[in-house]
Amino acid sequence: MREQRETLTIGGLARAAGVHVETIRYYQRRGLLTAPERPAGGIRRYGREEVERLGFVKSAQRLGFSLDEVAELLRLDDGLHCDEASALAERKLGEVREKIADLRRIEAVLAERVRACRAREDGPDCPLIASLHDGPEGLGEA
Amino acid sequence: MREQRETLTIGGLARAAGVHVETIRYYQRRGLLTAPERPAGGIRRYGREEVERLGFVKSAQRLGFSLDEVAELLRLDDGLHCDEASALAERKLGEVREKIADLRRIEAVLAERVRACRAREDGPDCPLIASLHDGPEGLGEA
DNA sequence: GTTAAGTCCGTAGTCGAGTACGGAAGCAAG
DNA sequence: CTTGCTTCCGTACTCGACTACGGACTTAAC
Repeated sequence: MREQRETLTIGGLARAAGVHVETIRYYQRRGLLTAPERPAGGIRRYGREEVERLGFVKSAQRLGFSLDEVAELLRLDDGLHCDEASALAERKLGEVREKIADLRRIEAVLAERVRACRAREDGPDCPLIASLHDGPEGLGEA
Repeated sequence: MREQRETLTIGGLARAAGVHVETIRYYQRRGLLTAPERPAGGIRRYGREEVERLGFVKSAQRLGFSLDEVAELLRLDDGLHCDEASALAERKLGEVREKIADLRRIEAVLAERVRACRAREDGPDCPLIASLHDGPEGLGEA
């Protein structure tokens, strides 16, 4: 199954995949990557397969999946579980949209405060600081 | 300077401000809140001032400021530092907008993948999983 | 007076995703 | 054969904002 070209040491694999050696070891401990057999007292060798797997992990991470979720996606990677995989993606999409909504509310309040600070003509109070003293006005969590 | 009505124990202060007792102690350790004198072997009492200060901290936190930044805002709370305070808010606004932009890129990619998964008519590959195998296509960090 | 609840204080643990450290052993070049 | 870079392995530390725990002590209620 494995290719002949298991040429990379862990350092080479790290360079090829653009991660740190310690990250690879960490993924092995987390079960995201299996460590190949170690030839009696020697050094492990890695190949194309591992480089690709690290690429998969990084791609999924960029989309906001946690390492536990990445592990789940890897488990579902057999062509038979598209429904489950895409359900996971839909959940994630929902979370991302919620975060965006939260940040937009924050953005609006912050932008308004900054505008008020710029507009103030040497009044005694700083509008930003004053608004922080005045309680949860503006960011309704409901 | 302090009002007479220092009636609250730390538990009462926690209830009044809507935080946990341990959070108050933590803020005291961090210097966000000063612990009042302890009457020889007795119990500290808190008043309106501390309730308000906790409100300030929570308001600032809701706007995305870290506790270090909240400490800075509290330091600037003397009416004389509106420029510095609003500069901090402007930096934060920039960060918030960057996060929104990142999340929107993620949202777009995720939405497209989910759509592809829904549209697939029992093809062999799951479009989501396949896209994760195919590298950083879509989310250009440049 | 006893019991329950609350306070004080210091230290340690949580979560996520790594990063760092230290010693032993392997491996290539000079 | 030594020097110097890796690898291997386990453990511990990082960051931010708490949360939990344990023991001594105080205060409130009955």
